Amino acid sequence: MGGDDGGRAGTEPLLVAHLDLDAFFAQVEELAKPSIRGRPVVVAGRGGRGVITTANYPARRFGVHSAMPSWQGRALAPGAVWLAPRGTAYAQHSTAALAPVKATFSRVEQVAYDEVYVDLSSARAPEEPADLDPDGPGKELAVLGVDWAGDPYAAASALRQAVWDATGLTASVGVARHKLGAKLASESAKPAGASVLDVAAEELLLPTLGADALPGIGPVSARKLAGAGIKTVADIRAAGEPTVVGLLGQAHGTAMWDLAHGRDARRVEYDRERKSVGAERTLPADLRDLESLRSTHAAVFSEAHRRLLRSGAAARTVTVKVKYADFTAETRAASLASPTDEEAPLRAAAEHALAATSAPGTGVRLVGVAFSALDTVAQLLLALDEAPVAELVPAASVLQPAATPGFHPAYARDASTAADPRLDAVDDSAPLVTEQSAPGSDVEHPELGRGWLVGAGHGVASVRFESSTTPPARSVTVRLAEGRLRHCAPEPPHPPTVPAPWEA
DNA sequence: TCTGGGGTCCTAGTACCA
DNA sequence: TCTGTGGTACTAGGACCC
Repeated sequence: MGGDDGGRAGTEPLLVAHLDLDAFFAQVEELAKPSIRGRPVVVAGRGGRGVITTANYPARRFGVHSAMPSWQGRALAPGAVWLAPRGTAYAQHSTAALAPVKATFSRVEQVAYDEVYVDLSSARAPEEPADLDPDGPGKELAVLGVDWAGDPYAAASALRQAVWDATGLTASVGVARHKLGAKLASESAKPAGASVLDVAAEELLLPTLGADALPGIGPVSARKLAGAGIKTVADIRAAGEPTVVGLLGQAHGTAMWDLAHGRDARRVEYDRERKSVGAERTLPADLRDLESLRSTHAAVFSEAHRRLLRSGAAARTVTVKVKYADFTAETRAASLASPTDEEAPLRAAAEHALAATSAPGTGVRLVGVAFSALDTVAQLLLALDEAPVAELVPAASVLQPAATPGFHPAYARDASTAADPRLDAVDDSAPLVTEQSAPGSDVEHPELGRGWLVGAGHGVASVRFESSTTPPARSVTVRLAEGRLRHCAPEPPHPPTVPAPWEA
């Protein structure tokens, strides 16, 4: 395999790149907060039932990793900096980091806020720039100034450099003949590396990997395979296709058999449409009475419906999910005769579906509402003759842009969906900081300037007044009763002032 | 102290219809 | 009228991904 030092041979065209922003949320936090740079940083949901979203590399050395329950992570790394997620900041940095990539290539599949696949055969001509925000950071990078066509390593390096130049974020980029290879290459390059995996290197690497390195082998499939003594990709090959299919089922088994042999027919899907939208909430304590259940359900429905309107879609099916104290889950769906984005019929369907569950039963820990069988409002309007738009749909559903295909929904919170200023401090009314405000929040003081909240309690807030371009600051104590410390919008991304790690 | 949230895809069972 | 069959739509559950 080729690392930073080369590896460019191969017999098949190496035309798929995988770009992954390293420990993305934590990196954004370290950019914005000079005093925490280099320290173990963990971004995690709040409350006793939260899990870790991202841990930076120093934190990972303590054994902390994403998806781990927060309480467990705190036990492993008590000295780490613990921050609540700032969805708006991540959305802005993702957009800025990927703008030059999308400006340079027309076929870019966004898998998550921090991850894209790029079809390198889709480079735009210089006279055919992407339709970008004219003030966007990618404008001057409409075509990366690199002759990459015969050199996949040059392409990987140029993508990595473009992300850095736009935001100061490091990404790892891998190039191979298909998605599986590209992903393996970028993983091997982490952090901040560029790598090419040609066919020969791929054939050497694949058999040595654990079976769960294949996309599609999660904990359950891995257990099934391990039960038959299959632990590595080499074991899968040795077991034979009938055995793998017998363990994993026809479709899944065949797909994993092919991947284990380096056959990956998945395309870079740059034009996927969203198929569902919803919201769910894990409760701080289990609900046992019907009244609380109904009010929680109503609130979750409202959040899901807001997202439906923002997506510009109409839905025909409403699914209610209830997870019980013992972690079993029930889903119930109700469908309407035709898609709509109107609240009343959708809410009635959701209430009907809720009533069909066994909740509250022994106690409910999670309530979710999702809309599916989506249709865009624009298509809906065409079907509804020539009735005036204003009579049919709320203004918001017309004015909001459609959701980005492939955008990772977990991170898709922005100012307009931030019901809780403790999570996203971008509200126009600039709410005051309280003892409930989340650590890591962006705050502003009329004399002391912009900073971030270290913590709040006992009537005071501890704040570091620093930003991405200032030196590290000591924490300052501010009395909350003064009413002068307010939440504010996150600092927008901007080009770095220091050279990239690979340039130093 | 107890395991998130927002999605996609697949499978199996069932209902309905021609 | 009853039964069987195949296709389609819908529902519920589960695995997986980031």
